[in-house]
Parts: sequence; C-alpha cells; structure tokens
Amino acid sequence: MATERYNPRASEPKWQKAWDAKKLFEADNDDPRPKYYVLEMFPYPSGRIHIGHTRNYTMGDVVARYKRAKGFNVLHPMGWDAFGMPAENAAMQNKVHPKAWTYQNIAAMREQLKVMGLSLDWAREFATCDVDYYHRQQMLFLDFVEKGLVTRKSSKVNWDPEDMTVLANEQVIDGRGWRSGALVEQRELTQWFFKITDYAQDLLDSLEGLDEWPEKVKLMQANWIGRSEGLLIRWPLATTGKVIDGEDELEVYTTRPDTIFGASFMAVAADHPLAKKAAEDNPALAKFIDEVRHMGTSVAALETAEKKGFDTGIRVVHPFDANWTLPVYVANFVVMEYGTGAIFGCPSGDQRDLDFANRYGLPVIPVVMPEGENQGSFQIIDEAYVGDGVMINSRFLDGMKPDQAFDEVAKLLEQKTLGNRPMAERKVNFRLRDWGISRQRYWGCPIPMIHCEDCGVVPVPKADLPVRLPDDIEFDRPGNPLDRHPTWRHVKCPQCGKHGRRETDTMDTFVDSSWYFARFTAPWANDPTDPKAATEWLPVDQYIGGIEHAILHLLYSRFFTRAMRETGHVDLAEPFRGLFTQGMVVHETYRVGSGSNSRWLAPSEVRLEDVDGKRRAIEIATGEEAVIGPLEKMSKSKKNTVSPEEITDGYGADTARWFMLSDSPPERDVEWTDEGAAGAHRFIQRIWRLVSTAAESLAGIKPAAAKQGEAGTVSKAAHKALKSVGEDIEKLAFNRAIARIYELANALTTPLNEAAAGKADPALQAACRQAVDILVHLIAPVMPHLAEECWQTLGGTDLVAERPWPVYDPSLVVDSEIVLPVQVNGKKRGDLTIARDADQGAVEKAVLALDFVQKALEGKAPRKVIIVPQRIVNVVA
RNA sequence: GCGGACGUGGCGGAAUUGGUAGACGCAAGGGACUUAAAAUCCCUCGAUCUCUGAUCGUACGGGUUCGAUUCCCGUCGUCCGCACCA
Repeated sequence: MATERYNPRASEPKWQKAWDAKKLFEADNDDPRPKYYVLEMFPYPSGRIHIGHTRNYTMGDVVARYKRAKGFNVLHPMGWDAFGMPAENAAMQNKVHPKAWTYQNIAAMREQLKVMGLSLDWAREFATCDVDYYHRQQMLFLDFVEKGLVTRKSSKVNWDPEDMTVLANEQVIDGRGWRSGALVEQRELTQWFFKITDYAQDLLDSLEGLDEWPEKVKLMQANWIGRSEGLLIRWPLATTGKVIDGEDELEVYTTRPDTIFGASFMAVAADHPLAKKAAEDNPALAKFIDEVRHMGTSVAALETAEKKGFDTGIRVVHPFDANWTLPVYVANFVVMEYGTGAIFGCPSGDQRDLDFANRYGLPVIPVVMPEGENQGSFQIIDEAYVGDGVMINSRFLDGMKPDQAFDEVAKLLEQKTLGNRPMAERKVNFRLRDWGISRQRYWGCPIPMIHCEDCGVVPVPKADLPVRLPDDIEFDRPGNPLDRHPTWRHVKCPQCGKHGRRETDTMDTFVDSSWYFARFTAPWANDPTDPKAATEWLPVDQYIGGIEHAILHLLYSRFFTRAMRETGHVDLAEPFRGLFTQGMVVHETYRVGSGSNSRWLAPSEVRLEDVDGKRRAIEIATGEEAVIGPLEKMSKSKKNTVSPEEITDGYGADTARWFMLSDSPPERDVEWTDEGAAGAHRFIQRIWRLVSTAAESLAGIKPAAAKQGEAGTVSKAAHKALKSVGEDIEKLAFNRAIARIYELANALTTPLNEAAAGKADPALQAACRQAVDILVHLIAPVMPHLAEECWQTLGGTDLVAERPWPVYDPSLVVDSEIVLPVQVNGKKRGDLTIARDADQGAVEKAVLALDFVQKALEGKAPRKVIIVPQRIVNVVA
C-alpha cells in the first residue's frame, strides 16, 4: 500500500483548530490538580517573530505539553512587552502613532506564533501598553510610594542634547548618543527611583536558595550586587595645609584598613565637594576637574587612561600619628558613585595607587609581605602585592595577618573620636545602585504623581487612576511629547485643589516586565493581582529566556516580587523557581566584495557548493563567489537571518520545532542549516511512513507488552525510550530526548514493517501496537501535529494533547542478561555476558575463565580483580 | 586587570558524573531499486600500521587511581560577565 506523504500545510491548521475548539490550553484557576507554571520571556512586539523566539517558545511548549500529559494543571501564557522607544522612533520616522504601530505588530506576531502550534493560553494574553495593565502598574507604584519604596533624588544621567532625552549606558557608544551621534553630557536630573538597595543584602543572600538557577546567572547577580565589607574612616584635615572654610574632615571608604600605615596620599573624585571647594580659588585645579569630567567614558578610554591627579594643597592627619600628614589629590580614577568618593592611597597594596604614586613621586611603603619573604630584601617596585601575608612597617600591627590587622584598626578607630563622633565605623558597601525609573518619553507607563507649588509632590489618588497617555500627540520635534502637550499636564492638585502639573516622566520598560508573570495568574483582576490566584500559581516553575536578561530583568523582578509582598499583592519573595537560559540561533554570514564595496548576502541569495571537500558560497544573482564568515547571532545588518516562515511555509511547524531542539544542547547556540532542517523533515516523513504503513494491520490490535523474543525486544526498546525521554524532558535535555526517539524509531523499523506485511505473530503485533502508541506520545511534545495525525491514523478518537503520558513498566527497562566489558590492566579486551543478578563470585569465576583473560595472565593468578556491579570488570595482572 | 565557563571525529554533539570514548543526527563515500532522477532502503565512516589484529587517540604537559573526557596542578586557546568598586 503506497502511503501519501505527510502534508503539514493541511494537517497543522486542522489540529490547531481541534485544540482550540476544546480549549485544551486554557488554565482554570480552580482546577484542583497540582499546578505547573511554565513561562517564556515575553517578546517585544518589533513586528516579526524572530527564529530565536521560536526556539525559546518551543522549549517552553515541550515542557508545557509534557507536564500537561503528566497530569498537571499547566499555566502557559503569552503577552507583549509593548512599551518602549522603537514605537516612538517609528512614529518619528514613518508618522505612525506608537499605539497603532504597536498593536499592528502584535497582531502580526500573534498570527506568526499561532502557526507554531504552541499550547498557549491565549485567553490570558495582554500587552503592557494596555490601559488595563498600566493602570494596575500605577496602583502598584502608589502602594510602593506608601511603603517608602520609592524615592525622588538627583542623579547623574547621560543626556543627549540633540534628542533631548536621557540615555541608558548601553545607548551611549563612544561617548555619543546611539541615534543622534551627539556628544553625550553628564547632567544632574531629579528622577524617580525604586529603592532596590534596601534589599541588596536579601537579594544577595537569597541567591543561595535558587538551586534551579544556572550558577552563572547567580554569580553575575552576586557580582552586580557587589557586596564588600570595609571601614569608613574620617581623617582630620591638617591646619598646616590649605584650609577650606567649614571643612574639617575627609571621610573615605576602604576595604583594607589593615594597610593604613602604607598610606601615602588621599585622593578624591572630581565631583567631591572638597574638590569643588578647593577649586574655587584655584583655576588650574578647576581646569583639571573639568578635564576629568569630560574624559571619555568608553571602555577603551578607561583602559588607556593614565592615572592622573592634581594636588589640592589640602593635607590630612594620619589617624594614628598626629605628626604625620598626607596630601589630598583630586584623581581621575576615583569615582563619586562608589563609597564616599574618596580613598586613601596605599601604593604597595593597590596597583592603581602604585601607578599614581610612581607618577607623582609619592612614598611606597610595603605593609603586607608574603609569608616566608625576607623583610630586608622585600620591596615593591612596579607591581603591588595584594595577597595574604604578614604585616610589616606597621608599628603595632607588625606580625599580624591582614585580617587581624583589619579588626585591630577597626577596633581602635571606633574608640577614637573626631568631633564627638567615632573616627571609623564598619560599613558594608554595595555596588548595586537604586533603580532609576524615570524616562523622558511618551510611550511608557505614566508616573502617577502631581507637582504642586504648595503641597510639593502629591500622589494621584487611586480613584483617579488610570493616568492615561493622551492619544493626540506630536512627534515632530525631539524631546518628550508629554511635556509639550497643550493640556495633558495641567491638573488640579488633589490636596489643595490649586493648579498643579502632572509628572511627565514615564516608567522604564523594565518596570513593565517586572511583574507581568504575576498578572498572568489573574489578568482580569481589578487589583494588580488576585492574591489567592497569585499564591496558587507562583512561583513560576520554569522560566525560560535569554542570558542577556541574567542581571537586570531578573534582578528587578526579584526586587518587585519582594516589594509586592510588602504591599500585600503576593506572598513570596522569589518569583522564578526554575530558570533556564537558552542559547541563540546562529547562522554563518556571506559577504561579497571587499572594503567599502562589500555587501552582506542573505542565505537565500547564495548557493552553496562542495568542491573537493571545500565549501563555497556563490551569489545566485551574479555568480560571484562570496566569503563564508563565522557563525554569528542572526542580525539584520549582516543579513544572516532565517525567518520562521521560511521553514514553516516549506516544511511546517513540526519540522522547525524538531530541528531547533535537535543536536545542540538547549543552553548552547544552535546553528541553523538547511541540511539540518531537511533532515528534521525527513524524519517527520519517516515517522509518518512507519506509522501509517503499519496502521492498517495494527488498528484493531490490543496493545500489550512482551517480555521474550522479538516482541520482547520491541517492548523493551519502547519502555526504555519512554523512561529516558521523560527523564530528559524533566532535565530540559531536549537534544538527548530527541536522540532517544531516533533510537526508538530505528529499533521499530523492522518489526513494524513485518507487522505491516502481515508477518508478525500475535505477540509481536500486540507489542508493536503498544510500541507505536508510545512512539506517538513521545514525539507529541515536540511534534504535536504529526502526533495527532498518527494517532488518528491508528484509530484514536481523542486527541494526543489531552491524553496522559504513558507509564513505563520497570521490569522492561532492565535486562535479565547484561554485557559486562572486561578490562585487563585498564584496557578493554572483551565482553562477558552474564545474568544481571549474578553475584561477584560468579562474575569473577566467569571472567577468569575467558580465554583472553587466561592468555593475559599466562597461568599466573591475577593480582586483583575489580568488579563494579552492573558496570565493568578490571583484571589486574 | 578581576571573576566565570568551555576545549571530544569532517561538523553538531553523547558518555548513567571515576567504569566499553564517539550514542543520535548532519555531511561524505559505496551499493540496491529506477529507462533516468527524486524519494526510499542497505553498508562504510577517529588516526596509524606489519590490517581476521594491534597501537595511538577527548587542546597541550604532568599528577592521583586497578581504571581519567570526567578529579588535582601547570600551559595554550575560545567565549561570557564585570571593571579605575577603593
């Protein structure tokens, strides 16, 4: 019987409709079964689904379908991270309203996603730019204000003078705005902040409990939070140096108070108050400070910048020696943002300080010497010593270990006083800064605050929410359109009723994505969450997304969850129990021409040839040979993109899904190749042939496992595959699960063909029937459409998507006879087939009887026989 | 500079965490079917040699062990994160 080829273009929409009709993927909050929440990071609606998205969502979908089959009440929602700059840029360039542009994109992308056959609960879909959503975000903001989690303060920002907007650090490239190209200025601006630093310690400590997170991500977050333990030390200003009115001390932060006797200078940041005051009557210093401020902030500039300073003439007195004074410099390597913006320089123990001291001829006194060195000959020339050791040249600290000396200095200085306050205090410092959320933009969630001349900054009453974005808006000029709107900003002060004005800053889009996972648990709720639903669903059991969000998005979400607990919206601290960071989809690049004449070619524009084992790429249009470049992240500029449609149009969604999870481990990058996609599609056709040719003869057969003979082999193969595929999916090892499925298909080929040809006895028929049922259920998470088609062909009347995961028979996954590899002196020389339950004595006897073992022993007794049960035997001759 | 990860056939990658290195897939080569092609099926596929067998082989050099891709030390290379953080 000749079978038709499987036609995904006809089948896939058919099954998608069937799933929709039964609402199989809509989660019910009242379902009593154990819950499972799987979530992929929601996309920005750029207009097109990228192939990287499809890999991400396929992974989540496999987990969702598997868990559903395992009997869980699965929540698998999807939404849109829909605020942000691209919509405004599009508005400026193409005269489209950001709202129209965004919702059009969402509609287009939703259709693309639906083609993939994802088991998503579309009933819970929302976009962060929906008024319904940002209304609740404003409610959260006001609750946070009430709990003291929001603050307003002045901070330095990157200001693009041409676009008249604040830029994030990553939008500043070589000191210029990424769009305007204008030189970016540092400006002081009053901004809104979330007080994430209040949670710095907790955010750090709780990382330990996240045992289903990648170590890498936890480490990155720990580094970002950047905890250090040190001492704040207040140094009295000396009357012998330059005197500044109203200033009598300099406070520094140090993690190495033990090296205090190695100090040879003080250095303050250019923005330090002392520096500013000293510069008032010192034009040369003022000029130096100005230079430092305009120093490039790019990585290259920082790396090459020399350590430079300027002596202010001010001197400080050493805390332990009233006769010892040190100069105070303004230095370009000290930043105001960390610690107190001032340091004491210990050249022997810090490379930067040493470079600085050598440049300005300041003393270098070694104070820590490695254990076992000779103090007479130990010296520091141009390499500072930062390791452990023993204190020298440090008076009463001599002979101590540095950490002892740390404690000793801390203890003594805590007791000393300077102007009624202790001279030092222990201080834990964090690198983490408060989260500045103000953006001078239109397309974001309005910050619900009102400025009143008399009452100050007043929250918008909750009853007046939402503060809606006005629709009539002009993008003809740079800057924030909300500022120029004729009426929007004018509003009555809710406290005194006089004229006030709205806050025109909108929120950072990271705010939107910091709680969407909670909103999905009850997107219809009037409050930001339905606490009961949130409690039941959260935490997200498996969160999947790109490593690029390892720090900000995940850290902000962790902060937000804590803040939402504080305000009664959720009752947990950690939003994501399991985190998985998937790799990118990459493709090689093709380029013709050289220098400024070169152009990139899309994969569809080249033909690949294989000549004498050497791959060549030829531009189809011109016949010109193109240079094949390395694998790179798909990007528009290099044209090495493959769109999901190119695959789904030709091969269907199942092929795309299967290919994307094959071969490469999910956390690693996967290379998109035409051969690979074609191979995945061949396998789909192969499964279809296998199942459909056998279907007729197996249709009426009752499935049953066999233990012996050929039928037993079939059943064992099926049950072993069933066990390992389940385990692999649990571990998100999709590539391994797929390899096991290939193995099963290989093992079933001959028996199924026998069954189709009517050559199978009843036992084999029953075993084949069960094995093919198992096969269909195993492929279902990855290739759900094909699974349904196969199931229907086999006579199934229900949907695989609503069927339970099969249960393996433990007795079928172990063999009664095992093949033990036998080594002689650690090298494999042969095998021993023996009963699984044979005891050690029997194994040893059988091994020693093997002729290759006897030959190796040359009649002598073995020195040792190592038997690892069920594993291996090693005979030591 | 600091911190981290990784390095296995022509390629993507397996290896139950110290126990048969190379599962599975891709590519390649050979064969069958066909008038021919596509599709499909079968076989070969780490290297070398004195080729029914043996030796070598998991970046390189050492070490621990009966046994190391796996653990330890050093070197080289690739990738990632942070960065004048005091």
